[in-house]
Amino acid sequence: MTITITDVARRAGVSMKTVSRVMNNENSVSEKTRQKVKDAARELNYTPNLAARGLASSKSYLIAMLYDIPSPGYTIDIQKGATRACREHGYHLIVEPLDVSQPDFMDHIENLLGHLRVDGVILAPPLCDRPEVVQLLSRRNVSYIPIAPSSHHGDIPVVKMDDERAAREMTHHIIGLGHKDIGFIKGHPRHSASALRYQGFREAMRSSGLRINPDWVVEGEFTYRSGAEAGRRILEGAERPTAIFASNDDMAAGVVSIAARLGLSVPEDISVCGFDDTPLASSVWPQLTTIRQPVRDMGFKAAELLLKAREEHNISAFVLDHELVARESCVAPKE
Amino acid sequence: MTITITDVARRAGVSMKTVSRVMNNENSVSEKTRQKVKDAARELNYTPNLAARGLASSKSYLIAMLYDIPSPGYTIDIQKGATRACREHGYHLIVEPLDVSQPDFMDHIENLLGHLRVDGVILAPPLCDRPEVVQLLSRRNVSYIPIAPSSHHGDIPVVKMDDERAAREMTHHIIGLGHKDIGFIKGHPRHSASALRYQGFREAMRSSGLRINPDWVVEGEFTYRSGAEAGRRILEGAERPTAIFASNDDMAAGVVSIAARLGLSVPEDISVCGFDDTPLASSVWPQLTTIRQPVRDMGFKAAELLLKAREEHNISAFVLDHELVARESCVAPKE
DNA sequence: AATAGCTATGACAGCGCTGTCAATTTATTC
DNA sequence: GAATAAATTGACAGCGCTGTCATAGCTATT
Repeated sequence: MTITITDVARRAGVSMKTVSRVMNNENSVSEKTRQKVKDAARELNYTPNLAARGLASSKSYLIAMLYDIPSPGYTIDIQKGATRACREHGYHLIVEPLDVSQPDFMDHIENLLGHLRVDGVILAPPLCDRPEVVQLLSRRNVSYIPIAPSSHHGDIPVVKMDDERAAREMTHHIIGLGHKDIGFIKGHPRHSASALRYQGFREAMRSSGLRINPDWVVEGEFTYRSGAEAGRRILEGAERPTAIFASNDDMAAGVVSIAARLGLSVPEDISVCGFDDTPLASSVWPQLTTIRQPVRDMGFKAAELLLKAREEHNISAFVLDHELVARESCVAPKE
Repeated sequence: MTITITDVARRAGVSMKTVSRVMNNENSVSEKTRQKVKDAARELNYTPNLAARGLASSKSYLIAMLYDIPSPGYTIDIQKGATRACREHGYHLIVEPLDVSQPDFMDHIENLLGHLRVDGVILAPPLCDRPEVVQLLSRRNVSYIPIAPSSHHGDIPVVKMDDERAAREMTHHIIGLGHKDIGFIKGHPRHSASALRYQGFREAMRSSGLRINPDWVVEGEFTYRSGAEAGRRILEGAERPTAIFASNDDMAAGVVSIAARLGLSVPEDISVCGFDDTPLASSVWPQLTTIRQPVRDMGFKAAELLLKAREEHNISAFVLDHELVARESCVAPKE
């Protein structure tokens, strides 16, 4: 009962092959025929069958996104971006949640590649830094795009943001508000972003001629609790900064909560900034000044790189724009 | 270069059809042949090609999960559960993020169904309550399973949890700790869960012979901020409850933050409980006593219902077990 | 006018599997 | 042990599409 390419061909008075050409936007079809075919297809409400297409062309019209447990919001945003790109190209997105702590996680990838022969893979962090994953993919000859990897990927283009520049901008923003005494909470030492963000902070302080008080730089772990702990260390000292830049939102929220506990109110007594613009940043009170990561754009770009012509594949990295979101938690210092 | 069913057949010394039978776990194959085929398949490292399979059998070995913007954590958990079920059945999960506020969101579903002929659809809330979606699916004759729907779905089995019972249990837990003066923050009036949770609270209070102080029951919107607002209303009153049960974690976290601001510490001065066990619940400080929703199990069950034999399809609803997670935010009242 | 060099189209096989149905082997019955 | 029933197995076509290559129709060139 389903409508096949044969039906469309008959109706348009052309061969199946010509219909196929039109459906695939190939160019050696006259404008007249193309129109005829398109009309026929529309009238019959025809949609090509991807399984058949895939079998004949040994493409699957599917790309996969592999992810490990990172923050759900991040993952979902990549999915949204990638889906948008897929839609533009008649592709669909298949997801494979993985848990690298499980011994069989590689099997799931093998399975995916064996069954589906996906045409490309998006590798969300931290999977893109697992050598075994990358090796499997290249051995199988499946093209992939790493998102925000910390490792090197040879000729393969990667998609990321500029953490260092973003941290620099945020620091300049704080300084621009009039702050001179600024604390910093570092991220988890194992995440490559941590070092970059800290680097950006230092660079901005340096170029503004501001001194960094080492007592106000504390290591955190990107968690709420570690942010609260770090905040306590900074705020309980004899001298206090007028602003604290936490290198992610969870930690910033932790600082806000500990500040309240210490009788300090944000932003009146102390300004706080985060990084990432997670949902938490705008739900917490006061809402956090933060850096919006272009996660959705990264998903989009990654999928697009897999699907579009390879012209761009000599570019080694696509650095997408972040955005500084100024909200309530960071204002000019008192007096 | 890829290995086909023919290679396996040759190697095992049987026909393609027999290999096919083994690969599909059909039963009319002798144990001996089955083993022979399995060995051959393993030795050749054979994996069936889903496109070919799909074309021949008019199944796609794909199920889709449709979701609209609900909380990322919820969505990801459903994906994880559904993926697990898919793996057991040789299926894969394809995701379609939708935005019902966009006029073209139905087109994306049409596209998905037209191209891929997925064998089933998981409908996350609130999509499962959109009549146009449900209608399209049944018109197309695609089977679907609604997760935690608030609307009615005829003969179709639904997967959900028992919000009312969970709220009752939480209330009894609080009462069991020794609290008698308990406040409640309702959820967003448009969500069906809100009423159920409130109902559970009332029922538990009633059956324990406890009076509900109307000043301590405030409407929220499931957001951090609304929780903080509601908390303030309750805590600034002349009399104060010794515990507050917020009907989700975001609001509970809001209560915790406002309590600190009012100079009350949790749980010493006031106990707070949430609902959902979102990541926030365990990252916040103190960690929230809450109800773990069986979201992952719901994803699993939904996928399983789509994939397994239809024996269970006369059951109209699968109510999965939640779990009360007692953490730091809720303890016995003072004195 | 004859040739070459295009572009536009079509015929046909076959991608790798499963459904159908017939053939074969094995088990069961009297 | 023949007859019948049941369990295994295989031959073959065909799922709906695209790749390959041949052909037809044109324009440009000499």
